Amino acid sequence: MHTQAVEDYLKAIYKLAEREGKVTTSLLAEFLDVTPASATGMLKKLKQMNLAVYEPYKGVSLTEAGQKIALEVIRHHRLVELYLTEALNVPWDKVHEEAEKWEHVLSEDLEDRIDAILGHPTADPHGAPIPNRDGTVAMPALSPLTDLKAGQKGIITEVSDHDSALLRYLGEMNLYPETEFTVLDVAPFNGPITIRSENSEKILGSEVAGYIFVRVT
Amino acid sequence: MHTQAVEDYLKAIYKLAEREGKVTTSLLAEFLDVTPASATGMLKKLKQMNLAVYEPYKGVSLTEAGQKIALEVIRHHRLVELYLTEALNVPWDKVHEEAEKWEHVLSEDLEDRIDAILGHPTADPHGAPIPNRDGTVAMPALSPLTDLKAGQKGIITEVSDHDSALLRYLGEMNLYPETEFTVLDVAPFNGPITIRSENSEKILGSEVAGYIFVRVT
DNA sequence: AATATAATTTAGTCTATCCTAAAAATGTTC
DNA sequence: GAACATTTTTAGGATAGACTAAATTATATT
Repeated sequence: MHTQAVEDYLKAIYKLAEREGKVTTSLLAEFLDVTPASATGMLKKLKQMNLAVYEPYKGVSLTEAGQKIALEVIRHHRLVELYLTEALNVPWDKVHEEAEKWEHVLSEDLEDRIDAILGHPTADPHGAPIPNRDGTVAMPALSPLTDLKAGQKGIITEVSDHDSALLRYLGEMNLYPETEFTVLDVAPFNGPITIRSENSEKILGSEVAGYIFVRVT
Repeated sequence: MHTQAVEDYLKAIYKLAEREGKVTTSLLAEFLDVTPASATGMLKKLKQMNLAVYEPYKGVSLTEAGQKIALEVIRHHRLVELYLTEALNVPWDKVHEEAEKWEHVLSEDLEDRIDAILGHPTADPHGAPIPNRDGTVAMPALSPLTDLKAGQKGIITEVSDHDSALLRYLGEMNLYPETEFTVLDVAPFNGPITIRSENSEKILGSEVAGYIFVRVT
């Protein structure tokens, strides 16, 4: 088994690569809240372990082995998040924090039991896809809500889980994944977006809307 | 929060004190599978943190603060064990190992949720008492099965969880906590003990019987 | 091309936890 | 109470992962 730090770095590299393309040392360091020097040290080790491809001053990427581990950890994280909301009624703005710890201690046996009890789910409570055991991930094409025009209809599919206050706010408005909506108005100059869902109108600032990802219908 | 090592040491001291009375450095070291020198180092630190009373060559005991932490960790452990058997169907010979990891990452919030879902249980799957949140523990007076004589009746209350092969063996014979039985025969010279439970006769070697604790009825 | 700025790496520490080997203290036995 | 055995401590290291400060490399600006 690898250390928790190794797992955290691999997960971070995977997520940053997905989101930003190239992963630099300082980006990684900022994401993990460590100094760039610390990140450099770990990158050397990951290279040594054949989990990352790392060329000084050129950024990092994962090897196949590294990606496999990253996806396993992410699978654990998202399964736990879903389990906590479904089975233990933990509010969705708190599950991320708990899962952050549990992902490292979940055995394969328990992973399978949880997966089965949940009926082999494909997305966590925030709509993020749960990787399969074999290391594949379904990545639906999503648009940020800010890309839609007045009159378009869609389904909220995924929301960012980076800030629990944001999740509480969305929860109060009942804007969970799989909610259908129609865009009524988009104010100019990055102004608020008005949508109708479940027969009530909701006005969202552009920052919040940027954290909501939807499938257009 | 304390490190995992600190929690493990406190738990070990608590258990050894309960079982053996006095806790020496080497007893502790053997129990935790570290060298006596390592144990000495940690004991100094625990003393520094006011979690243990430690006098070189005189053994250790816990302070009130230390005992509180030990009991919290044990509470976590036993709640998790029970939860894993009840909610996730993990066989009882495997829950100890899992709980060993989970006890350190369980938040108070989740502890409460699990406790509530289980209906505020008082014993784990092996019959060991679950400490209350306030740091009290109900300690019923138990006898090892080896103390009973032919003709006596009792209820299996707790079994040792130190060896998972033993637990599997007992499970195969359906000898779980709360099982009623009658002693039919006790062979002399630490010979096997024959009991009747659930209308079938079972013969237990004295070693196994010594790991089974009962209330006489 | 020269210089300034930003990003990255190196070098040297620090903390936590464990280890081994040897020395010192204590306990036990005749 | 001397000799031996056991227990504990000391001393010196190892590893993992973080840090700071200084040096190096890459990029941008003129």
